[in-house]
Amino acid sequence: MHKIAPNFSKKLIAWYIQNKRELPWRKTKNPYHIWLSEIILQQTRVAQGLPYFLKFIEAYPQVENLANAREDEVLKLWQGLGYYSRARNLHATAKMVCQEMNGVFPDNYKDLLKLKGVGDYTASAIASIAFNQPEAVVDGNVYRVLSRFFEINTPINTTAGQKEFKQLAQQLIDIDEPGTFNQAIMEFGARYCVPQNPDCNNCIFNDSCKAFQQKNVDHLPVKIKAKPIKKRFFNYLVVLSKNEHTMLQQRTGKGIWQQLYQFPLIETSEEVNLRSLTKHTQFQTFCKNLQIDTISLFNETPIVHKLSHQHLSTRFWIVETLEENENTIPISNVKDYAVPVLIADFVSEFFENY
DNA sequence: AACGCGGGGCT
DNA sequence: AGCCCAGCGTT
Repeated sequence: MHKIAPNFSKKLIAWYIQNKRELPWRKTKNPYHIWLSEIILQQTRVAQGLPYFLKFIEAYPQVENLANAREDEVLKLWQGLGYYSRARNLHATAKMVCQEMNGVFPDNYKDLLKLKGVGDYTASAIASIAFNQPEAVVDGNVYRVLSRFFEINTPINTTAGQKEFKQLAQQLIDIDEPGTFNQAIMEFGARYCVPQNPDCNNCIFNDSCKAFQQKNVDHLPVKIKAKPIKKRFFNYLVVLSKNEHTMLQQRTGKGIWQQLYQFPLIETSEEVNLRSLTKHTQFQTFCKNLQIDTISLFNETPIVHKLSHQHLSTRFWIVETLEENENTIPISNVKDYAVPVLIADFVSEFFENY
């Protein structure tokens, strides 16, 4: 299908040896550490994930320590990293490995793929890096490097694209050092063959990169357009009851921030003032058992919290009550709960003295 | 096959 | 404002 440049893999690995970053998970073959790093790095830059990797290794030196932790504690440690299903699957897999596999990780692609939170990419990464298996990884970097070098216009976010690139990567992999090859192609994509304004004139492949020769680098890889971003309107009720207590609720069910905590939320279809807020059924239900003293608006200008797929226009309403209420916690304990960054930012500003 | 899921950095 | 990031699970 594609004509393989004979020296592609060797050149890539040579570049990697010279240019790779020293990262903690590159100094070990411990499958637990490799697995942890790969879960953290899913859709996450090294710079953002690195401190979390260090925190987790310190808190849970062995997979048994992670398996024995409470889920709330794991989520708290994951706070701020996003895609929180990763943390729940991480915890579930640690338990499974300890309870059903005697604490030993699977050592091959097929069995690794059975673990929760481990898909094609991660199974290939662990198999190749920790166990030297010739399983090619295809992540965002690999799509970019290969689509450019071979000038492949197949959209990468289609089944056909995934299949084509996986097959090509599998043909290119250096079977003598598959883990090194996989890390090399990803590192090259992350550090040199970058999405915008790559330095093609000085690239080691500028004599063989088809997209460079055709002046088509800026149009690759091809990706099908994403859906437009949805706008939502959040009104958080920050209860202040006697003795410096407040109220948190855990998010359940589908949607964003599963299992994380937040203040009681009234979602509206548009921005609302106090009058319309108090007319909402949800609001009235919530206030039924509360003796409310005053309600004041913390931020007139909504805080717009941006997620990949939705923008949350948010206002915080301060609700002071006249008594001690049920289901409240000391404000000084709020810091122990896993909360979305949107809530964490508000808490650190509003409750800074607690 | 399409969709939902975070937060941050860079242009 | 838009794009991307060592993707995965669900529908």
